[in-house]
Formats: sequence, C-alpha cells, structure tokens
Amino acid sequence: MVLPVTTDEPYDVASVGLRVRALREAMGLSLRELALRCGVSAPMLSQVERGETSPTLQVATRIAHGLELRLSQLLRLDESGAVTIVRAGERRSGGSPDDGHRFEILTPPLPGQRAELSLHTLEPDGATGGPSDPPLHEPGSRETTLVAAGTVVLVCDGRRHELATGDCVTFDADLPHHFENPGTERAELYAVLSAGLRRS
Amino acid sequence: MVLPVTTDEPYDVASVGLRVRALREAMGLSLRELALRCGVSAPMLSQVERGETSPTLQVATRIAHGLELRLSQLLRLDESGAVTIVRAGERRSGGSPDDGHRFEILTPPLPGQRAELSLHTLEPDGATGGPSDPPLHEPGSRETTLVAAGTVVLVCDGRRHELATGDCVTFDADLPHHFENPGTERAELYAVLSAGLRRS
DNA sequence: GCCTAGCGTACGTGATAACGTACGATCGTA
DNA sequence: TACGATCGTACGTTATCACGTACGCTAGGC
Repeated sequence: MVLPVTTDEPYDVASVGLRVRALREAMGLSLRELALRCGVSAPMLSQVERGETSPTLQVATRIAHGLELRLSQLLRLDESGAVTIVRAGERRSGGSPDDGHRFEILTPPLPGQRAELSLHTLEPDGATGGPSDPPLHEPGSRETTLVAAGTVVLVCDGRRHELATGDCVTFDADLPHHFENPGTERAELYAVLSAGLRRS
Repeated sequence: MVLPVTTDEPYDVASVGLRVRALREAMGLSLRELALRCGVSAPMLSQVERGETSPTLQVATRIAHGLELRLSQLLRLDESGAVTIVRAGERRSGGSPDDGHRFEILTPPLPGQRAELSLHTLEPDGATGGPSDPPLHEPGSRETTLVAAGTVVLVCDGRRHELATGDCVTFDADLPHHFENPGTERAELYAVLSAGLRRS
C-alpha cells in the first residue's frame, strides 16, 4: 500500500500552547490556580504554553480537564473563526441518477471541519446508498442520520434497522454500512458525519 | 470560583493504546511498518499500545498521522460502538411556548458523543432563540445550522446574517449568538453542535 | 518609600519517555 | 526437520519531561 503521509502538518504542537494560554486567561486563572485544578506544576504549564516542551498525553489530559474540556477538544486547531454560509443554491452535490441515490453537502469544504452535514435522497423501490457509500472506512468517524421523509433500512455491520420518518440513528461510520429504500416513496436523509474529513 | 473537577475520568490514557492497536491491525500494518510511516520506533509503539507508557503529544501526533487521522480523532474514546436509534416519538424536548422557541434533541444523551443534532422551531414575528441559547459558551464547540423552513437572522458576535430556507451556516458556538425569526411564517432549524457536550 | 502578595519564568534534580539493539516465538518453505 | 523471515517484546542508554525551589517583576497597602 502506498503511504500518503500527509505532508501538511495540520496542527503543530506549539499551537496547543497558545490555545491553553488563551483558554486559561479567558477563565481568569493564573498559572498556579490552573496548576492546582489539574495537578500539573505551574512551571510545566508555562513551558507548555510557550511551546518549549511537548507534554505527555497524561499531563495533557490533566491540563485539558483543568480547562473543563476533553483533550480531543483542546487539540482541535479550528482557527477558522468566522461565520461561513453555504447558500441553498451553492451546495456541492454528487451521486448518480442511475442507482437512485443523490446527495448534497451542506457544510463548507474547509479543512479542520469537525462535522459534515449532507442531505441524501433515495428513490423508492430498493435504491441503496447513503451518506458514506461503499468502502469509506474513515476510522474513528461517527455518523448521525435523521430520516426526514419516507422510510429506510440501515444495514450496519450486517444488521438491519428499520427507520421511519423522524427517526434518528447514530453509529460508527467506520463499520460497513449502507441505506436502502424499500418503500414506495422517495426518502430523504440528513446525515451528520463527525470527526472524519471526507478527503475531497 | 468553584472547581468542579470532573470526577469522571472520561478516557483513561490506556484506552488510547487499545485503539491504536485496533486501528493498526485494521490497516494490516505491523509495528515496524507503522514505525516507518510515522517515525516512531516499533518498541515505543508496542509500549503505547499496551498502555505501559504515556507518549508525548509530539509522538502521539506522529502516531495519529501514521494511522491517517488527526490526534484529536484518535483520542476520542467513543467505545459506544453499536447503533443507537432515537425514535420520532422519543425525542428529548425543551423550550417554552412563551417566547416562541421550542426544540427537540435528536441524538441520544450518551457521554462521549461528538455531535448533537437538534430541531428548533421559531414562531414568526420576532421570536428569538436558537440552538445554544443565551450564555452557553462551551469553549471550542462549533455549530452548523440548516434552515429547513422559513427565514431567520443569525446574530453572531454582533453581526447579523440573513438566512433563507435551505441556507446552511457554520460558526464558532462559543461566540455570543442567537437566532431571530422576523418573518411571518414559522421557521425550522436543524442544528449540529459538535465537540461540545451539552452538560445535561 | 518599603513591604507583602501575586504574577510568570530560570534553574537543578529525579523520573521516565524514546531510542537502538537483541531475544524468543511463530509461520511458510525447502 | 531445519531454515530464513517476520512478528511482538525485553533490555540498557540517552534525551527530555516534570517536579520543587528560587528569582526578578509589577502592583496595592500601611
């Protein structure tokens, strides 16, 4: 297998320090106060904030807890602060009329995005497909799908789950899965794919 | 200020090792192969996988890259593997008829959830409210909202953004914000709150 | 003015993370 | 059966993480 080795370094470790400092100051805490809260020495915190050292997962976890968030939250680099709007007519779309599955992606194609929202349409009488089609493992990702219209069947890891209009299902997206529309009317699905970038 | 110090340890560091091993084996890689990909020695990887050591953020980042994901993705502990369904009639709901804002939460109330999906209804003629109401900073969280019906105005950090049916907006949820419905018909919003647990 | 209290950071020590090497176990092949 | 190849892990050394202490600094108080 090839080794793509993402050359772009999404977050350099130093930026974590800046984030820690910003969060700490936003909470009005001093280094020693935060040190007490999380059980990490104040000098250590100082070094981490200045990027002079790379903390252990252990202490990084404690630091995150002291800031009242999870380590995975702390490590996100989303600097993309502003408001981004995707107008109804500007959606990225895909799928094919052949198999009766079409979809539109409602979130912007920015890197560092945490959740992707898409609208899927499944034609009646057995059309199959869905948010993350055939292979698409994307380890660690998770999917939430809302049935906005019609009825569908989710086949996840070999098990079938019947879903009616208004039902909402959450599952690990790195398991093999797909949706089917056994009904006689068109089905619409809203899918939230979280923490797994669709490598566009 | 009080120090709530979340007593529940959401993820123990050891579980990261299990996840690394699972992902590596899922990709069909040996310790040495992964070692080459990410620039971390094979013995180190072995120790991390067995939870015998807590890696530095630096090497943890490299390990994550070797597994083709971000560190924040790797660190999520969602062991809640299975499929969870919230039926249309079983939604958690809230809001008040007084101010014209009601909502239903479509995702299950499990801890470790990465994205929360909710459906909001804003009555016409100036009803205000929205996904994450008044204070609710939740540093680091991010929100995606789709206008499913009607027209609304997002006021985020003092700036007004007009949104029509089908428009989709993404922004940092830790900024002060709310939605208004200046129109004459009821508005419906789907909101995705990611990486910020609504502390229920 | 001085003195105390708080801040963030330099210093030196002990703990340990990370490396390279080498060992037994396992497997496919001759 | 013996062999080479590869697996995962134990070992010893070096680099560095993380601690406690101590320093210079900037404010408020008597």
